[in-house]
Amino acid sequence: MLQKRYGQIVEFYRLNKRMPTYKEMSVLFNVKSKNAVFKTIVKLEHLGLVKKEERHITLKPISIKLLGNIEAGFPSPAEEELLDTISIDRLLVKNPNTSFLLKVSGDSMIEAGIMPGDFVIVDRSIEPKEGDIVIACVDNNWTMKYLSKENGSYILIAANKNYKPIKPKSELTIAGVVVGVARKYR
Amino acid sequence: MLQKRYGQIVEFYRLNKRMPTYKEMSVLFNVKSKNAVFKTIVKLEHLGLVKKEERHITLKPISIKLLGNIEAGFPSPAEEELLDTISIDRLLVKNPNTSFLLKVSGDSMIEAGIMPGDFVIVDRSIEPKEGDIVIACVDNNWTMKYLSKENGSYILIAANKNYKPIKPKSELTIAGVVVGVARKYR
DNA sequence: TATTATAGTGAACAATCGTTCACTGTCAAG
DNA sequence: CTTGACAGTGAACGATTGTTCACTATAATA
Repeated sequence: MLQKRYGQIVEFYRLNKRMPTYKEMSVLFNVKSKNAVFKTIVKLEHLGLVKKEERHITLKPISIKLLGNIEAGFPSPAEEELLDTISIDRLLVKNPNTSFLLKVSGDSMIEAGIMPGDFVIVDRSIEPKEGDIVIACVDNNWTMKYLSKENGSYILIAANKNYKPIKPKSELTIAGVVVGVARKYR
Repeated sequence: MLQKRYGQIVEFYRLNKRMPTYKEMSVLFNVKSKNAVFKTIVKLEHLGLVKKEERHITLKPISIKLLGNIEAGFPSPAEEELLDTISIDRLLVKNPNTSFLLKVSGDSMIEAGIMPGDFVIVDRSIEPKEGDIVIACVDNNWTMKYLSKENGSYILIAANKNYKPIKPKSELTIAGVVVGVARKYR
């Protein structure tokens, strides 16, 4: 019963991105008294599932048992990152208005870990610097490459030995800078 | 100024897993009146960064537009309006309650396009199959490897020529299946 | 049977919440 | 200079919040 109610709270939190009030919980739990909710919360607090400070209730981050036991070979910094990351969107996208998603089809950046089928997040509001991965148009062809410099002028370099560096003949249009990669398995 | 305050709110939310009250925001913003906060929130609401319903303030989720392939180039501003916006969270995370984020530190999966510093989304509710990338514990060491089979028993294979396949001596514990990868540049 | 712990009801409480009001100072446009 | 928009102050408002109290119903225990 307690587990079920905890699940209902978590679900509400994921849906609304905030904790339900006692009144809302009384609807969720199907009880008529706020005091019944109050006692439930006290129990959840004793179980360590919920934290209360100054009348503000928050969900305690579920400590992944996996992380506690980690020995050499696998990351420990993951713990804090895991707890603090509220959404992958916010992690990867800094400027939602000037960013968009693009699907990768070629293998020109494969040695940089960008595979065909991946999605790249492109931001066109930030200024391209040397070393950035950019979406550029050379001679009427759109490509994704590393931006580099040679003799003072920009060139595009693939992360794949089979591709040669591109020296733009006429002009080089840069549509945006790749700020993130997202890949989905299965 | 508005952007800065929005950032402060997001930061508070990330830290406390709840929205700050107006009083708390007045401390964050370094203003003395709750009304100044109120007006700020109204502005953020008009910008679409924040949502208010029944006196409950929440952060609006980030979503960005999804374009096609890179080679296809870019749509005109008119066409751009027709594109649908998606959330990377929903794209990568199918089961939010059984998934978690892990930060990669090793280079054992580098040929699969998973680099050190990347984040992997791990789902522990789905059944591992041959060919999946899994988080596994062999002989008290946690690793991320391809799951494969040899002579009817499971083995772990790295995506890096420098690592040899692992044949678990005792038992093989699989914590979850990698269902996605997220990488952040800059 | 008597007892005790448990979960829920319903009413009340002070504290805090978000909101509104009238007002002040500042800075740029007319 | 005058005007008007804008951001902030400080005080007040009712509504809602989490909490507490006394009490009831149920079930398990001795």
